Amino acid sequence: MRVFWKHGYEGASLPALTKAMGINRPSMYAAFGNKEELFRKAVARYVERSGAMFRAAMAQRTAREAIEALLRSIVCAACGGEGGAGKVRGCMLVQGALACGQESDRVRRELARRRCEMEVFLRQRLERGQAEGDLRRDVDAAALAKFYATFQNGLAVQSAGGASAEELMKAVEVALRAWPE
Amino acid sequence: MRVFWKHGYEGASLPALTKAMGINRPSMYAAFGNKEELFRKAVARYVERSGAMFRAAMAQRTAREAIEALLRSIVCAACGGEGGAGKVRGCMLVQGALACGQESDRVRRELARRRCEMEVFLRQRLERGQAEGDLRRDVDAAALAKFYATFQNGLAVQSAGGASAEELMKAVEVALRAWPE
DNA sequence: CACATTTTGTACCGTTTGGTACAAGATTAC
DNA sequence: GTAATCTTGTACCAAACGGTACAAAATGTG
Repeated sequence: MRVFWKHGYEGASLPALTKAMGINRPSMYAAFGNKEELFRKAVARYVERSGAMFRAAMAQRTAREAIEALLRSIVCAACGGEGGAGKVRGCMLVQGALACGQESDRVRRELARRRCEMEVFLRQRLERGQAEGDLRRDVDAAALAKFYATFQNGLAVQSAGGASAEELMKAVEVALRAWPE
Repeated sequence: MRVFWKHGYEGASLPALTKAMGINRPSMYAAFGNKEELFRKAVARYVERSGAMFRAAMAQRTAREAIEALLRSIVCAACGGEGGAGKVRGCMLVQGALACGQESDRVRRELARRRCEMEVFLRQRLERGQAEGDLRRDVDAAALAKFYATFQNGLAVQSAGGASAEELMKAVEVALRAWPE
């Protein structure tokens, strides 16, 4: 997962993957079928793990607090923290296969679908906020979700490019000023 | 340029590149040296062209109008418009080489540098706004620039993933609400 | 027209890619 | 303890990768 995360689907070579897994090639093929299937498994694990952080953020009392918690924990996870050797910057769903050769197009679309899925969860949390009265009902929840999802994607690009947690945290504070009311 | 833009540095194969250029491999090597050099030339042309749009936006009267014009034209260019066959979605500086094999690391860093450069231009425009009095002097221009640069990167990811111009335009309107005062 | 120069096309180079065949080694069952 | 099963390691496959040597063709120059 970490190798795919760091180098993307195409940039991760079989030797690098098998070395990181501590097994050799035939074992990997016996266990996963092929590289694409292995990648899907890695993505599933990534989503599962970051999903824990995501749900923790969404569990905040208000929609606004949920968004704030989400953005802050993303910055923390994507480019801050203790930063050991195994730490990978950025978001796997973004840098896994943004642009690639046409033979990897299925993977690219799959990642786009999962990003879209995340945005749906975001919108649903906003709508819940509207239902619970902590977010005005006349705001366009879809537009607001699209905005924060877009900003979130931008954070992934920024941290992949080496931005520091401090400066991104300031950008998050600006982003929170776009909150209605 | 379009082939690199669409498939990224590693995803663009020599046959695809030479076919698009209408020349064969030895001619390409005679003219550009190697693939990396060709990519740098393509990036330079891309920056030059989109730089025209960028400067046009920055020439608006106030800093706020400049940012608004920039974001709107980015949405227009990245995923809207007439959309012919040759139209490529997203931003080359983002999807050119976000994550890749370590043999392309120089290219990746080069793109990160150019994205950073764009952010610097943005910040300078904001500071000019402060000097000219259309942006409050107590706002953190660096943080504001980082925010809009991040959002801009997010737009690239969104449009690469297939988002429509309409929904992104709504997200832009939300982003503009983060403007101080 | 003949010569020198440059551009083009074909064929190749070594390397690396994702993916397998197959036999040796370890493990389990009886 | 022996036989059957499963896992592992080595070696290999065809294809595609980026990059080049070299000769044919086209061009320019006297």
